[in-house]
Amino acid sequence: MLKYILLGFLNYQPMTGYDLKTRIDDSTGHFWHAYHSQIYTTLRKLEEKGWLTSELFEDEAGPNKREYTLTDTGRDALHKWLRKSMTEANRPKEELLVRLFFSGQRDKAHVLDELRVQRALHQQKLMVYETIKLENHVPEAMQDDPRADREQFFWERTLNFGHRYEMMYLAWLDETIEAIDALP
Amino acid sequence: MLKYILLGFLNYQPMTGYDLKTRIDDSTGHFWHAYHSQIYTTLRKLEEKGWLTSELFEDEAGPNKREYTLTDTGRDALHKWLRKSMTEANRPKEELLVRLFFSGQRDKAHVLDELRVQRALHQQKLMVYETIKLENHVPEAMQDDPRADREQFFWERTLNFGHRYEMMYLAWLDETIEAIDALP
DNA sequence: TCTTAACATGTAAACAATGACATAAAGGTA
DNA sequence: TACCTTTATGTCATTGTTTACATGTTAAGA
Repeated sequence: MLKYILLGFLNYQPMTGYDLKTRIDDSTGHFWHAYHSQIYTTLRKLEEKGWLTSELFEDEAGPNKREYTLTDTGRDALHKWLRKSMTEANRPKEELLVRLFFSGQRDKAHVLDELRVQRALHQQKLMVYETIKLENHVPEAMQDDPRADREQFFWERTLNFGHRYEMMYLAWLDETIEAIDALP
Repeated sequence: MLKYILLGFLNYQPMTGYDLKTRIDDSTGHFWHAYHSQIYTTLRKLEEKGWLTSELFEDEAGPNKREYTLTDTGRDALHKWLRKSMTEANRPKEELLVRLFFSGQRDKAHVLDELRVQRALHQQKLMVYETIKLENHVPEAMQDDPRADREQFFWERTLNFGHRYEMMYLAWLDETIEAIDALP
């Protein structure tokens, strides 16, 4: 999956691993997280495959940078991936639910503590979504492009999902905390 | 993660890989999926670790079965895992959102088709949750145990999450489909 | 001046998950 | 009888992800 995220961003403009890392962190990272270690190694693999080329800039001042550029083959791969639709629903992986499922013998207070920590974390995430909601996302290189509106639209749709998800999560946590509290 | 699911189930009673597969499929599988290949290999690894023991039954009729039993070490590992709470929020992985994020240049009709397929799939999942909502989950071996109520309670809480998740997903899909439809 | 944060790039080992291949018996049905 | 589904168990190669280790610079603030 990460490889298509990288191709997707490099389709806008050439970038370094670090650029990609920061962009991912505050956009797609909300629904597909990646560590820098995975980003750098995946970029190398994509270069080997011929989907990217890279150029090393030995910067006058500051650390070196390796900039990656999408090749035609890489662009094809991206478009091919986008063309074939998903035909299955996502398989969610919710660790907290696994833990809760096996919490029958756990101490009630302990489970409540855990859920309250989760509540705070999700509250935080919700606030993040509400903050970035107002910001413009489209990369500078595209600002003037007439397609920028559509980019912005899809970005906002993913944000909206995140917002709904966190709202749902919080409502569920509140109901669950209350119900456990009421348990004998 | 899967290893704790296996330990969790084997904490109820000894079971074979196939038993675990079917149980997972209609309970924890809703929020943590696993293929049988992973289940069998993980069981072997857990046995090597000393968390499980296994016994092969060369059945009179029908295929052989290998039944796994939780050891004390295994039970300790399970309890230890349950004792230390999660201190981070889950990192969701939503492939559809990644695809949507990079859909700025895709054909509008094509994106709509994909979302409508997803709508049908999530509608189906919602119905699954509504169907199993009514069923009793607690394994027979525990029916008479006074703790069965609590088991049932936590199971229902996870179902409730699934239900809310699918409701949220559908509402978001509907809003998104409508908005894309209205796009120039 | 010292420390910390941000910038910048990587490697390596371990672990987790997927997808394909492989086998075989039982029971139902067309 | 032939075929299909369910039961039942596994291997293997590959891919994907996480965690820890490793290094070095620049700019800002205490």
